[in-house]
Amino acid sequence: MARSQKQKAESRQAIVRSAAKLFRERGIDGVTVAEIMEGAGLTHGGFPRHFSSKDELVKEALADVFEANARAPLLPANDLQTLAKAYLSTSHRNTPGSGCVFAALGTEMARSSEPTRRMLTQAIADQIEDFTQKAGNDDPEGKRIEAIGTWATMIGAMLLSRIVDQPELAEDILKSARLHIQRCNAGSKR
Amino acid sequence: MARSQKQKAESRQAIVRSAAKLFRERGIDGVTVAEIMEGAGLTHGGFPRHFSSKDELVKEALADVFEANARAPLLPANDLQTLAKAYLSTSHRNTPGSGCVFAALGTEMARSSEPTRRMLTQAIADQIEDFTQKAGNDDPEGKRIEAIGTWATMIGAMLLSRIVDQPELAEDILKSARLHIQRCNAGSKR
DNA sequence: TGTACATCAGTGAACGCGCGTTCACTGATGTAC
DNA sequence: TGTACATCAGTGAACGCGCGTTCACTGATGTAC
Repeated sequence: MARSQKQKAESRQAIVRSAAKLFRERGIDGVTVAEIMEGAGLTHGGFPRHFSSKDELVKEALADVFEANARAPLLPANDLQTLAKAYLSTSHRNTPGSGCVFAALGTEMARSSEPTRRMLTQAIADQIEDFTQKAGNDDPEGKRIEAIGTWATMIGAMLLSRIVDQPELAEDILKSARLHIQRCNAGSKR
Repeated sequence: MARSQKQKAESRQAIVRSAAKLFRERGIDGVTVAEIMEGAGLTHGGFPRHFSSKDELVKEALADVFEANARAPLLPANDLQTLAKAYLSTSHRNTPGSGCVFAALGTEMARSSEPTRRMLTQAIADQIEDFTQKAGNDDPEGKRIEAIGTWATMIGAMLLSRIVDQPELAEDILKSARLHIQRCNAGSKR
């Protein structure tokens, strides 16, 4: 049952993708290695041929989400306003498995292993850079503040919205955050 | 070794407090019942005299944080601006165990049991109400949007800041969020 | 006030399940000759 | 082009540790008489 090198690479990719989806849906501790492997169409025994530990997979899975998003952005938009609006949608709220990793795993990330946090720090720095370029503000410093502030609002609102059990309130939170971001931006531009 | 009813109530309170602190520091799955009991000065065997399961304790511990905060607010302030500034501090970033539960456990909360989420939904609704009253905006709808938007920014920024490994970037995120909130509010008022 | 007794908070040992990890085995891959 | 053989991806069983939970036991509490 051995496979070619190409097939091994495909298996690895499938494991990483399965993990990234399941982690976001159920949390890192809420998913077993066996479930991840099953999601990749394999059995759990093959796991150590690809990763030395579950912790290593966590890092690889999160890193893959950033890489995939860099290649083909989930929310393609040139300005932060449009992007924030798309992010703060009901469909995003309902599909954490393919959505923002920070809104899905943020508080667990803050307690992750040292190598994982180092990778995440770089990803956050890169994301801030990207958002800064997409900000509507005029001066460079204002752009960065707008980027960070808007991003934080997006993540925080999605997080709260997902905790909430009542659809109406969940919806209200997303809507209010959208309006808030819109007003902030209108105010910060002259 | 039996104790009086008063002592039992004190034990229960100690367990709840220990749990609330440890959960925020290390995550719900990152803390064992034995550790919580030890933190309360007891051994793990006494646990079922107070709670039927760890899950029940999770709910009670989180609820206690809200109750305690309602009695004696951690960040006493009458306006949202002052409150946000105090929230987005380095000391808060460094002491999750006594800080905001949403920034510490938010993504885990979104996957918690049904009774816990119902309780959290009410707590979120109450918090929005409170913040709405403290908002600086003029019209009622504007107040609510400001309350939700600002709160989301606070939580999101604290979350990102805690993931980040580099003190400078972590600090920059908090500072930028403070400035962002300040600017948003200045712009949204007449 | 005193005495007998039921209650039950708390202890520490034990249970048992789940999950990450390990391992002997298989058979296709692909290299060496 | 064929053939022999080492490699190793993947399988499925097993291991072993950790943790939530259970339980027999203890002795102080506090009630009943």
